[in-house]
Amino acid sequence: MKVLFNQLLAAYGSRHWWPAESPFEMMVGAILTQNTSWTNVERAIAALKSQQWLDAEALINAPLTLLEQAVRPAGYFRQKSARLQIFSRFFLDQGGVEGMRQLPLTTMRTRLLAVHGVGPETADSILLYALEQPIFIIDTYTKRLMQRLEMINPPITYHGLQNHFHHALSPNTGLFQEFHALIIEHGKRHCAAKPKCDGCPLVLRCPSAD
DNA sequence: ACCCAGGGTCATA
DNA sequence: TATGACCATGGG
Repeated sequence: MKVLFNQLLAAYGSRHWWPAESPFEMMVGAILTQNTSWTNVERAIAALKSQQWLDAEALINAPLTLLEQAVRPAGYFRQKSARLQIFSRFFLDQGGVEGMRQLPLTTMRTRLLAVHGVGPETADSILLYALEQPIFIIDTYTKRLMQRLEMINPPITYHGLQNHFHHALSPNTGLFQEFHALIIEHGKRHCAAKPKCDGCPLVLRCPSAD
């Protein structure tokens, strides 16, 4: 596992993900990027920013139809607009970033999962990047890479694969942030739904690769 | 004209 | 518990 990280780091360098001006903006991005490419999310973030809506109270008070227009480029705009407002209410109820940082990781994770529209990956993205808690994010790129490397054998659950990382690595927030970002970068280039193994920089090989 | 993108919820059996 | 339908825009 550590070998994989070192190879990715050597290939792509530090990613310094996640780009945002505030933890709340990261949380908004985590919801907007659900099953959606980041370039589309950037347009929506820019639209929200131009309306001064990257703020929990402002998001709650934003007229729904106008909010939907801003979210539109990120896709699923009706769902995501509602989810942003629901999450913003939760965010304020928890006492914002400071309040959310007080509680133990597992407690906060349970509360996040109870929010409508927040599933395991979104919750863990919020915990790892916005709240800087040491929890590993499992996304489709992570599952795909591990399967293609045959480091796991499906079927594997979200928590199963997450435990795999948690047991193999020390709980280091910076490491987890960097590792996940590297998996995404590698995934977009070489480990998409259709494998693009030409020029893959990994010394670790996918057994099924040419 | 397809397939895909850093998911999550809900109905059904 | 385990699939499938649905949500929706933008790029290849």
